Amino acid sequence: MRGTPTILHLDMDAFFAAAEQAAKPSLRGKPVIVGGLGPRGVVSTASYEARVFGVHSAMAMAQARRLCPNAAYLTPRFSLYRQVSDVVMELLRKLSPLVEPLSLDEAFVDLEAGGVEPHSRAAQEVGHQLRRDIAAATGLSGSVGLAGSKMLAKIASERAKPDGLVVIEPGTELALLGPMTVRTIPGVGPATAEALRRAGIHTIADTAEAGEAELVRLLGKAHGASLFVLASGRDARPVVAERDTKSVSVEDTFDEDLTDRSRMQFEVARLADRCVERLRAAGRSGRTVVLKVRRYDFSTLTRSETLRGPTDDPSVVREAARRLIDSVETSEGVRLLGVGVSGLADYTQEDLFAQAANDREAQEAALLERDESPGSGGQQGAIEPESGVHAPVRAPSAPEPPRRWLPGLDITHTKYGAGWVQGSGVGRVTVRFEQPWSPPGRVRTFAVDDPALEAAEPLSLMRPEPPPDVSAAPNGPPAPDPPAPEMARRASLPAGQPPVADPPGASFEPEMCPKPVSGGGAGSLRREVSSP
DNA sequence: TCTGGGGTCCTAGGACCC
DNA sequence: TCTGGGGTCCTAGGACCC
Repeated sequence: MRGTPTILHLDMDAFFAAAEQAAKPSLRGKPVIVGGLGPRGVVSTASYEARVFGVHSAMAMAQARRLCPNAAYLTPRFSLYRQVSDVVMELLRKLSPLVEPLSLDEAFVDLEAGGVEPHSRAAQEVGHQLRRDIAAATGLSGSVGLAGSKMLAKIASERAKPDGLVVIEPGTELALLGPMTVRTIPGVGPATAEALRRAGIHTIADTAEAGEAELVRLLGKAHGASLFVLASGRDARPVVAERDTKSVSVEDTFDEDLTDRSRMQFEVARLADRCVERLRAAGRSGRTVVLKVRRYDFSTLTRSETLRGPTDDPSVVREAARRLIDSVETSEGVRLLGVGVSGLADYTQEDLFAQAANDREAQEAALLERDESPGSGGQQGAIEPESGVHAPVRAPSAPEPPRRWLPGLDITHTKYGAGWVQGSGVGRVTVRFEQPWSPPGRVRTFAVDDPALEAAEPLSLMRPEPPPDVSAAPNGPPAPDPPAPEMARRASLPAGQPPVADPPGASFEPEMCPKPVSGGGAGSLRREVSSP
């Protein structure tokens, strides 16, 4: 806890949804919901226009569709979000060498370590400039919190949302925190809050008053002690730039529960391969293989096996995962399977058992080939957000699965150029042809197997630099300026902007959404510029 | 309408060793 | 022929975060 508000917390506003609105001009100012689109999907991010209808992160997608049936529902495009995140993090690193990313859209910055004058005024100046720089470089808005500790900076940025900056001046924090619910403190979730509530503890002031001994008794040693420190406003945790990864995992929830053992074994093998792919891409190896199983009733269990040494050999991880799934009772159905590796090592070690495992694997594969070709359900053959068209894992003789066009993903058309999938069904796919820097574009419909249509990578939000015009006469008129402000424009258009006419059947029409939840009007989204 | 996917940290019990 | 602690590793589960 320092005497000047020089710890900065940045939190991008409705990050995934805002990035989609920046990329898709026709969606600006409209409700946009990003998340899993399958029958068991949940909302990752809802734009502020969608939040008015009560939609929020982690909500079941089915419920979101009921609350706001005319929003645009999009599958996440992580490669785009990573691009934008890299730009933002680079701006943060210009402020200080001490930048601690918490996720793609959130980070702490230690301004003092970056040589910013240890005064509130100087810190605020940096914060305001940062928000301008982010808007100019990405077209998106981020909210900034400034305080003397990490916890307070995070609380400040939360209060700054959306599109604001809040300072908590050292000395004012106890009066500010006292009346707030204990849920405000990061790390206090539903279970902790309930345990505290039963003890009559509701506010942060109650928590500090309870004392460390009581909190430890209620919550355990580590949690109780750290909560006491935080509630008393004495958070001294430093901003830490480099934290290395401790585990890598992948998991899939299936559209319908799996009951077939050989199908489960097959899926576990695929997950193991994907997990090792990621492990290798990070240049790591790992010693403990973890299998995760979520059963039909949502109960979750894990089984793990620690190897003699770290490995990045897919056959070794596959074999361990296979042994683990074989040890689990699954007859009533499984909704999720996951494979992870922990106990990571930096180097890749030749594993003595890899070869033997490979040999056994080859024999087993030959046996399996005969009696367990994978079912056709699940995500096989899907066009995945990450990799474009990914190689389907199929028995050699299976027919080519139909292309799946997921709403939100990028395509190119040989004649019409770049666009995105707005929807598909009954053999048709609807595409909107527009780019981040274009005006809202028009919609066209094609057969799903139209050869002119191809999956594509996300376009950058910034218009690419035009190639230098070598033919321009020295005194000729300058080449037209690339509309830089245009592409860096805020994701939301001014209220008066006429929307482009939507063709019949367009998948969103905000005016048609049901009534907003009571008290949730756009006017309730407070924007604060600084603390009292 | 049920409830994603990627992580982190903590607890607790048993094995094993000294 | 009964009773020690402490330390470390492994396993399983749970809370929490975005």
